[in-house]
Amino acid sequence: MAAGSRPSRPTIRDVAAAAGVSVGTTSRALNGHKNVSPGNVERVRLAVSQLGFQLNGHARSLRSAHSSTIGVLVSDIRNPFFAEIARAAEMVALENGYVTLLANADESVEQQDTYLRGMVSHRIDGLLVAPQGDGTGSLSEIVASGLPVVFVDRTIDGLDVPSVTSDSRPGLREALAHLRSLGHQRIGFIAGPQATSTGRERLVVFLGEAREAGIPQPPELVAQGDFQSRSGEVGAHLLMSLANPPTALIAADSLMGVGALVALKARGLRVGRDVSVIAFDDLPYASLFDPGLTVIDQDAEAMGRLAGEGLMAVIRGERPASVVLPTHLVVRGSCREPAPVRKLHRKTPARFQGAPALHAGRQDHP
Amino acid sequence: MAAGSRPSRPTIRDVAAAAGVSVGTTSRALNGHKNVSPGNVERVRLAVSQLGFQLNGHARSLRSAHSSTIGVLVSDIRNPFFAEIARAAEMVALENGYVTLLANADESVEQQDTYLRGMVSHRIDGLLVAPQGDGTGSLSEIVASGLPVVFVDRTIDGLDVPSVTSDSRPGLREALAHLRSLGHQRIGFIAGPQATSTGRERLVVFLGEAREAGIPQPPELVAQGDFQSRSGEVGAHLLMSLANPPTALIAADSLMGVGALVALKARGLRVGRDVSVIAFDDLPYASLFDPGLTVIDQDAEAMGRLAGEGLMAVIRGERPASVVLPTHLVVRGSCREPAPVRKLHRKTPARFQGAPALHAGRQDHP
DNA sequence: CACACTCCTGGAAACGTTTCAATGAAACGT
DNA sequence: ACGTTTCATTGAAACGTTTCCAGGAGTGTG
Repeated sequence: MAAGSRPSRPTIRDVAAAAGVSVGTTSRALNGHKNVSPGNVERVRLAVSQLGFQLNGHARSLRSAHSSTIGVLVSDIRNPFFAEIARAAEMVALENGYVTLLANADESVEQQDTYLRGMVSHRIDGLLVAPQGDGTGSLSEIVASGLPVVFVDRTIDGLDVPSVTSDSRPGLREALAHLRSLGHQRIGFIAGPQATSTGRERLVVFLGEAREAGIPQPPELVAQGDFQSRSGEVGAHLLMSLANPPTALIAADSLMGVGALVALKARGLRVGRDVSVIAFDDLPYASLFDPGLTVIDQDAEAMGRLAGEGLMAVIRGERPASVVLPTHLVVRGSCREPAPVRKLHRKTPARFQGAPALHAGRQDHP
Repeated sequence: MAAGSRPSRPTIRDVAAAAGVSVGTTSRALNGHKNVSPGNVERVRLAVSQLGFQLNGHARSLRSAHSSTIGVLVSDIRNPFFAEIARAAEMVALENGYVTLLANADESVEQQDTYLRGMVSHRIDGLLVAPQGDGTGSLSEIVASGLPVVFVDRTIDGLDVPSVTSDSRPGLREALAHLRSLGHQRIGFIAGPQATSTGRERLVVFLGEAREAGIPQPPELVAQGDFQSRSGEVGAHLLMSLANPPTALIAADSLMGVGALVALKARGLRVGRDVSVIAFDDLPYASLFDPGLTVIDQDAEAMGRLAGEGLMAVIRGERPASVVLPTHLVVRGSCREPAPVRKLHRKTPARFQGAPALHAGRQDHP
């Protein structure tokens, strides 16, 4: 009903008038600057609350060239791993007086660039990003421009930026030892997009550790995914359709892991008994699956917090060292001895027959 | 290494000079205004890309009084339901040329107010919020100030704001019919915080529908939760410790539902066989639980999208009607006939003995 | 050929803050 | 009592846009 006829918000000039001081003094009082008498700071405070004055952040940022805002750009806000990172980083920012502009690239380089442009236009004071793509887009321009940037979870080759990442090696080593001790010799790997540093690193480390553990890894045992659930489903179907299917599956993130579980269920395969499964990233409910999902855990909260603190340091002009956090295996029930030799073959559902070959990089799921 | 000596970004004046036109014309060209010759618009475009010019959003917003930014404030970004809403709303905003300032209140009124203040100071053009608390905080001031606001998922009594919510009645009615047809007569309800509209609504509707279905609901069968996982765990323990425990549990959101599953597992109770369980909100992995979790589904994507479109409409000056979406039951395996009478009693784990009474409102989980 | 249009353009005044240089007042040490 | 420092204050100049206003160059009409 009430048509919002805005009575034009009070400005700092109104406050100054009401407090009986100059705008300069008002500004200094507002910002807790030194060199302002206690009497005046009180008068200003009073006038502010009387008028309901709200500082105009744009005017402030325009003049002072900083915005008390940071940008946090994650690849996929629906991925609990990134949600936790974003939340932790946001908390740190808030404690340091920064508001967070949180955006979601949806694993798309285009959308990443759209938001990046928006954030630059908002003159953010710093950027925390789980980057995508190579160093060709807006991102490298931003880094080159000198804006404080910190990478989290992922990095981009050639961009010299502090980062907080995790090392998949200890977790994968434990995982392989675990599987080998159970007797597995054919392990399928559902890889992340090779366009991301984590996707590459996990695959390379997996292959290296497998070789070292004496587990042969023919190329057909690697399926390419894109870190989204659906590709894990497709990948698991592909792997289990092999003439000689793997007895265990490792997925490079939890979303693809969940997708693999869906595929296995659809094929009538029992996790743990017929096929063992391990996924990266713990989920709050991983223990509730049937059976509990064994995972390679990363401490997302710590990653977000450290990355946030790192960004604060960069903004202060320091040059924090990059941090690499360890991963470790959390054993639940999804890995057991391989089933004795018997016919595991089932028909692959029609919709996965001749599924388009999965290439590294972004996938479109209609 | 390279100390970021910023060569002071080019301004619109530099662009104007490079293009050989006035700043006024440059501005018009930049904003796709009419009344600017094709030749000049091309010259400006060229100069922009040559200089790597980036518009200063603060200057623009300061002058034009709008920021092309909306705020989206959700209660808990780690809740997949809100993550999906946020993402859908963000997409709509992006399509309409708005960037989203996404913030996370963590179910805390204080934090909500902190972000609200930050957003106002950023002069957002509109606000999409899943509100908390009563109408006393910054929120009512913001609504009163005439800023376009749309509520999503939740509402606040006394604030006349367009909203997109869901109606729990159809889902709950189906759920109760389902449970009753299986023979359940004692149904425990893990309620959401009574300080939220959804928490209240679901409890009231549940009690009403239960009465109508002829299922007695003594007060001890309602446990108070706070929409976070841990409270669902506590609530389930409380309910199952009753002298005459319920044979089925309904949780008012998925996080508490997951908590309840954890509690039941800890007590050695098998979901479906010993206790039936239904939770609000579908999860991507609800079908992977043991057994698949029967849920009352809300279409989060639609809620986010409709709310985003509603906000765009309000910004355009329209007065969109509030939308109420239906809920419906998705039957999986977590509900079966009540177990024949036998000793279900197990020891409650020590840490839940004398758990502090749960009151409506916010809970602190150390 | 004068007239009224339309279309494009440049100049300048905002927008609301921070900060700089200047000024007067007060406190200090000798 | 006098210079010298410190401190609190003010007025005005930025910050980089958008937008208003007035005017010039074309076009069609009587």
